Parts: sequence; C-alpha cells; structure tokens
Amino acid sequence: MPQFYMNIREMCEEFNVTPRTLRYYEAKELIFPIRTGQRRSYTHQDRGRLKLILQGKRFGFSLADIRQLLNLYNLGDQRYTQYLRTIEKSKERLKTMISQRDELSEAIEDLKAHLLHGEQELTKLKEKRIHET
Amino acid sequence: MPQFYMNIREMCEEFNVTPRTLRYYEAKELIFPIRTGQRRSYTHQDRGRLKLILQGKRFGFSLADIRQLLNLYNLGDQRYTQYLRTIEKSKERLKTMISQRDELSEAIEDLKAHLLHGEQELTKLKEKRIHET
DNA sequence: ATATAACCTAACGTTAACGTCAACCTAATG
DNA sequence: CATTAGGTTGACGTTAACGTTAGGTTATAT
Repeated sequence: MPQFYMNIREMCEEFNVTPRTLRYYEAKELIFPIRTGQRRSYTHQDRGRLKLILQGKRFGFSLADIRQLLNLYNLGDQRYTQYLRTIEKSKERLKTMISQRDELSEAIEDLKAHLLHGEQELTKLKEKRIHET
Repeated sequence: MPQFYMNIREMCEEFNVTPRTLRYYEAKELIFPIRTGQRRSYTHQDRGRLKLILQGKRFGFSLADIRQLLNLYNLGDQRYTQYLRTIEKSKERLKTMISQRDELSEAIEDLKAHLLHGEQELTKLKEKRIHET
C-alpha cells in the first residue's frame, strides 16, 4: 500500500488537535513523523498511534501509560526482553480496561436510575409551580 | 437510620486517599463535612459523594465535571431552574459515559487481538533463541 | 502539668499536558 | 524581489490536582 503523508495542519484538522499537541507528543516520543528539512510529515503509522493516544486520553490514561500500550502496536523494533515487558504491561492494561468498563456499566445504570427519579421529582415541582400561580 | 460520623483519618483509610485530598475536595465544594471546632466529621452523605468522586476520576473526568453530577445525587436543596440544569447536565454526562463504554469495548477487543498476535510472535522469537544457543 | 498524637490552616512546591509568544526559516506568489 | 503563508524552535506561562512543610490548636495519656 502506498504511503500517504500529511503535514501538521492536515493532521490537526483530521484529529482536532493543535500543532503544539503534535509536537509535544513527538517530544514525548509517542509519534515519529519524518523530517524533511525542518518540516514534519506524518505517516500512516503516526496516524494510527495518534488515534490510540487520543482514545487512551478519553479513558483517563496518562501519556506515560499510553506509551506502554503503543509499543504493542509497533512490536517490530524491540529486543526480546523489551518485547516481553511490553506484552506483560499490555495484559495489565487490558485488565484495568475491562474492570473500568464494568465499573462504568454499573455507574451508567446507577445514573439512569437517579435521572429517572430526578425527572419524577421535576414533574411534581412543575405541578406545584402551576398551582402557585 | 442513625448517622455515623467518621474523622479524617478513618476516611483516608476507608477510601485510600490523603487528608490533603479530602480538604482539597472540601475547598472545591465537593463534600461538606460537619465542623466541630476545627475538626471535620464526615457524614454518610460525604462518603457517598466521595465514592462518586473517585469513581468519576477513574473514568477520566475532571473534578469540575464531577461536581455537576454530584448535585443529581443530592437534589434536595436546589431551586427549580438549578434543578433543571442539573438534570440536563446529567443527561449529557450519561450520553458521554455510554459512548465511552462503547468505545472502551471496542478498544478492549482490539487490544485482545493485538495481544494474541503479539504472543504468537513471542513464541516464534523463543524458538529462534533456542536454535541460536 | 506536660508531653504526645491527631488534627488544623496557610502557603509555597510539583507534575502533566499543553497554551502562548517571540523570533526565525522557506517555499510560493504577485 | 519583496511579501505573505505556513512551518519551525525555544522558552516562559497556565491550570488542575494534589504534595509538602511550617507553625498553631486541642484532646488525651502519663
């Protein structure tokens, strides 16, 4: 498949982030755009990694956490021991993600119940206000 | 039901947080312990709210976000318009939580697949190492 | 009565994750 | 060829969410 490169502005539009954010992630070694002179060209790989980064952020993970996971998606260039460590870390992450989802499910049901109750109270208040006029 | 009060140390042990954190949440008006002189007494309500706070944090929400939701769980002392706003905000939160769970589910499946692939590669590497000795 | 333990306030320090701004480079355009 | 548009590198600023430390208060044990 042919490699499509994007410049920084295109990346920002595509992913709704600022240039500063992309440069920051690069400085933190989360993405590795190709440099042509000074300019940055973002590869398919960078886009994949960025997607994962933003996803991880929505789940409340830190960039440091996220970096652990990213290695799993680009396992090529790692030594055996590093490879093994990446996989172990990823397993842990999987567990916390699963328990996070379970907890989230509970919280959702709970919130639904409270919302229902809240809306019932609301209609009561409405009627009260009508009678008070 | 009788009111059980907890002091700050008991709270810290129960919820695995530091005193500083509890005082910080109080300053941010997320919890409202009773003051006896200087000392704080945490009520059942405070414990409920703290539980929600910590849960929200695990989901990646900010304390500001969380405060919106907390009001839903203590709807008593709000004026009509505020009441309505709280419910609307909570509905929005419910939506984001649901989409967050869906996204999380996808990410989990994706991670599982990558882990499987990674472990297959790992066994290949193992065999290679054996033959190299 | 004093010493200790547990609490308190106030205030400055820290870290992550960027925002903002100044000063520079460079490819393209009129 | 000058000017713009878009990119770049520092470097300092900002905000949230606490950590840390200093100095003060108060109930309890010795």
